[in-house]
Amino acid sequence: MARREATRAAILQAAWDLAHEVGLTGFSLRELAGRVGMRAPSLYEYFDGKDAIYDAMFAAGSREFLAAIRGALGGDVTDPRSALRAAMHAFLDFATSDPVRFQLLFQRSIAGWEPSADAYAPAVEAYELSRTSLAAHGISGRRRLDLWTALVSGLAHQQVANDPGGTRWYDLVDDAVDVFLSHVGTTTDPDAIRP
Amino acid sequence: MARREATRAAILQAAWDLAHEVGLTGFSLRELAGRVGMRAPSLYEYFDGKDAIYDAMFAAGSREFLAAIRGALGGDVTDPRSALRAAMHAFLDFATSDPVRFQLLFQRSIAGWEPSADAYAPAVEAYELSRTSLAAHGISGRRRLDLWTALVSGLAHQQVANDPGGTRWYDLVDDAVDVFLSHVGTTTDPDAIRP
DNA sequence: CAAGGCTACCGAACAGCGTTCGGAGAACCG
DNA sequence: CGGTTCTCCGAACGCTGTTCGGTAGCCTTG
Repeated sequence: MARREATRAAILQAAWDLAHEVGLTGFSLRELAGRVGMRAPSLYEYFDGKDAIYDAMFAAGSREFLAAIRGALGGDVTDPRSALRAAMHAFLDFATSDPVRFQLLFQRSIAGWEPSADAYAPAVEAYELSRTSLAAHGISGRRRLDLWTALVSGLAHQQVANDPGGTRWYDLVDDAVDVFLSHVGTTTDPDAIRP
Repeated sequence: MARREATRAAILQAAWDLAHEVGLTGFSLRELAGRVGMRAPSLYEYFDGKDAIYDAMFAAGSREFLAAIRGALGGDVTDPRSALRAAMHAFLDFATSDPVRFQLLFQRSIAGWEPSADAYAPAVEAYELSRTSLAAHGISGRRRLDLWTALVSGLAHQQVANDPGGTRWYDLVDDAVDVFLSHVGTTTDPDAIRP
């Protein structure tokens, strides 16, 4: 029923709160249960275990990521430079606005755990969305896309890891897009970086 | 004495072996002790605890990283393009040749743990070395350096995470250097990306 | 050689972890 | 009302990192 779903949501919210306070792997199920007025074993009525809770958190973050990318690419910008800037800004905004969520989604930081295919699906869709959007602006080919993902994830990773709360790498986004665009250019050769 | 230092080294080697087999956080002290013919409490004669073992592993990896960077930058190449390619190749070689070590050094993947200043020092020295080397080739200024580190770490991160054992991002190194160099150029303005 | 100190090692135990099991009580449905 | 289902929990299991107390053996010193 709705009752059950509401309890699941409450548990997930408490898990996010705890993750922000003490880190993704820093809280125990007894602690989490306490936040929602339960004992640890009762959580197993709603999730198969701690990994399943991480999976549900990942699924939620993954959907939020897809929404963020969708929002950034949804505008009717015709010029490639603006589109790429919007995409990169969206990614870094997403990363910096919740570093814990970024850590869960993009760094393999929970030992021995990996997300289920279902939880991962929205992230895959976001990647496909970016791919088609770049292609629409004349940027295609695996090598170009790989260089793009490396640049975006590199900026985000450095920002989150080495200047949390700041804008040191965030401020490089526009320049990074210029660097990328001017040299990569637009071509139909799928295996080239330079036109 | 030497006896004590040899046992410490044996424990560290066993720790690396286990980390490669079951992951950085996937082994217990009882398991580790068994590898060197001891019980868990005896390890405390040589290390203050599991965190101290991670710290010693980090220190070793950090020294290896400094050696790798030193080796790449030590040659007497005069042309900036070759120097940057050598540096980036060295970083990706270092990352892919031992992903577990890369994970320990460059991803905050052990919950609630961070390296001591002593263990970190060689990595700082490696960064400084890169900085002066780039400056010697006319590339200076924080923004340019930050873009460089983002590019290097982005390629390495993507390679290790999404194509372990392959060369998908590794093969982009030469192009990435070209992309970086052609647009960043060489200037003395410390706050510009483009000359 | 003998005595004492120091090093290396370990058994037992502690608190905490994720997880399982069996049962108690409440809620729902015929 | 009777019976089923759902929700919750106490107790316990095996595991973890870590601490403590004690016991051998080695090394140095008188």
